[in-house]
Amino acid sequence: MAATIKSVAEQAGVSIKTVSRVINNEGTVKPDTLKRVQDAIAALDYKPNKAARDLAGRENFVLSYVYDNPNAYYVIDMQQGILQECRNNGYELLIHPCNAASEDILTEILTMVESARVAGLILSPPLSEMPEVLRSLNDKGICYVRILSGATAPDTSLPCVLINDYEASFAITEHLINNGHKRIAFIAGEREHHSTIERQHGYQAALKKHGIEEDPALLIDGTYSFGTGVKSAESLLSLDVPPTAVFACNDEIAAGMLYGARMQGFDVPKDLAIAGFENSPFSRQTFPPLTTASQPTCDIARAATSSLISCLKMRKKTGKVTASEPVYFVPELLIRASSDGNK
Amino acid sequence: MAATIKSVAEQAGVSIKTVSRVINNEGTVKPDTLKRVQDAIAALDYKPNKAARDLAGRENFVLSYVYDNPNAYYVIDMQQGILQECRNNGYELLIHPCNAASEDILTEILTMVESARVAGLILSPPLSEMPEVLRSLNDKGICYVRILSGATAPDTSLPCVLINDYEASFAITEHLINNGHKRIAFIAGEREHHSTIERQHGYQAALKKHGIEEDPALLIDGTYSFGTGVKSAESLLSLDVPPTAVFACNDEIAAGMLYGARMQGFDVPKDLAIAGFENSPFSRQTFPPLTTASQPTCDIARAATSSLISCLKMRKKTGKVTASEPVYFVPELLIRASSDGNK
DNA sequence: TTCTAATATGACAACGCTGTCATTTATTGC
DNA sequence: GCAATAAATGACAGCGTTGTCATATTAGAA
Repeated sequence: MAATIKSVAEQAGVSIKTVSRVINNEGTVKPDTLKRVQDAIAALDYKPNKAARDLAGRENFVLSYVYDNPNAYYVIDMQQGILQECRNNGYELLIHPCNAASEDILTEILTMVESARVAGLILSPPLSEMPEVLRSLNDKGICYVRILSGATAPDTSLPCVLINDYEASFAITEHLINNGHKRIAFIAGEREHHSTIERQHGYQAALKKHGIEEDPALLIDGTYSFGTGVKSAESLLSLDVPPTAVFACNDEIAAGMLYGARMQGFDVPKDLAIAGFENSPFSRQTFPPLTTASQPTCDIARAATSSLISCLKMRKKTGKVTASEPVYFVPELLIRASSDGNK
Repeated sequence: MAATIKSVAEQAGVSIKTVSRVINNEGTVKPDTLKRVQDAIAALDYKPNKAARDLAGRENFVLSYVYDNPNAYYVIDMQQGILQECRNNGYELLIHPCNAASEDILTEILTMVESARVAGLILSPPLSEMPEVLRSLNDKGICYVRILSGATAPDTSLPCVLINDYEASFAITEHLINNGHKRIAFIAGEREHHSTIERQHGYQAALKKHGIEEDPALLIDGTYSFGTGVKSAESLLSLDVPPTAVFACNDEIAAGMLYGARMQGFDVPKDLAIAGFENSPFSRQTFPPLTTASQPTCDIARAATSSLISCLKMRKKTGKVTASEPVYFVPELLIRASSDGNK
């Protein structure tokens, strides 16, 4: 028979309410009593019953990770990071993959939040960048943390994790320039992802800094997919003056580019240097391995979850959602053989 | 204000217990009453409160997917399939990645099940093949469904989904033989995974059928990893009489093999044919794309979840865990350019 | 010391459902 | 048509917490 709050109360010689205060860290318990209760909890190996807490309290100890991301590695890393923080704080995780382009995405999310009485949401792009989603969550008073591409937070009223794609892209582009490249193509992902814009700006800024003029022919629109890479290879490599280097918005595109280049008999990196973004596991496994920028996805997820939980605690205590410091990450340049024959 | 069982009862002019009977499908409600209640539920858009059900009932409407699998694509597909069934049946999903080799994996799982009062577990290899895990779940009376490699169920007392790796491997090997290969290497994954054994048996049976003698030098032990593929390429291709074809236990190994072969200047498929297993997304994205066997992971997950849920319902009704029919899947051969120059 | 204000603790009713058991209503057999 | 039985429904107590409000204790000021 599992221990309940009642048995702990008896063991410690206090009322159940005091035990409740201890487990909820309300801080209004005398050190002496606190210790007795903590000892009792330890002695009985007591774990609060989540269903009862959820029922009695206003909201459940459940967070939800809502995402629309085809990148399995990214999602798995996110989940892992979120789970670590959840376990540390007695929360459960509800995963909710969805289709951001769907018409009733809003209803879907709200229904999920209400029916599971989710305490807070973790949003990664592109959902974290959809104004109508954010607005309607605000209206309903639902707490969330967003993971965003950018250097500064759009607002600080809610927790937020920022990935500085601009700087990392600048570094990648500069690396290519330093290796002697002047004709560097850029293959963009979906423009709905803010990261695409940021990465492109970083690319353009690096060109500018080194006095290289942009050639519109070297700027390709696409999606974050292998297919885009393959297609771009066809168009770019058949130009009169093809690029000598390509910076793809992510590793999938870069892998496709590599595939396409190989199909057309180009040698990478001798005839063409390629760089990707994200440090997906397969970026190490292509031939040659891809130069890329590493995002510590798991750490990002933990940081996001942790600030969401702090925010929830604050709100419970003060009744208000207080501004919290955004967390910043800058992806790190990883030079591999696809852009550097010596590697 | 969300509707509760009470408001539904009022609206329908019955007691809350009768509403409870309806939502739980207890089947002892007159058709006429049933309809009134259903109408009331629809009219009020009533959704049962999970926390309350969980607290009042014996176990929670929560399933847990416990896994130790480094393959992100596999995990994501599994999650998706499980989630679909969960949503259809009012269950939630708790994901629980873990380390099967860890010493206290058993305690970890049992703690999780108890603290979240999980109703049932979904187990994929290698956890589904660990006798001590299964035994201790049986002892505790915890319901689970296992996804297994094999042609027949080890027992039918609990739900089970079977993947016929043997037959699929037989087909792959036969395909290589039909393409004129006689020296076909086999690279094994971890022997803890039953799938490894099954795949090897399929390989051996095909050789035997076609009167090809096995060469122990062509049988390599390894892990389900890219690294194993790379290493195997080194050892296999430096043999006095190297193989002309390789059947790798999964796509990761096959991709590594491909990488290694390329490093040593071998052309695939001209000098060496390669086949993998699993139809991972990247098996289409290597150059050349990999011949493989496709497992409908998402469907497998749905079938598993669905039979677990039936089993749980049965148990609730009859108090007994009744035998349920195993579900069978045979992975399908996908011929691509890595084993066939014409593709 | 005495009174007031702050701090610490407790009693008890919710929360929304399910299980148990009593009660009402329908069905069967004679 | 009547008891005996089966089927349908209801009343009510829990499930293990938290929130509210009352009470007891302590500290600080006069």
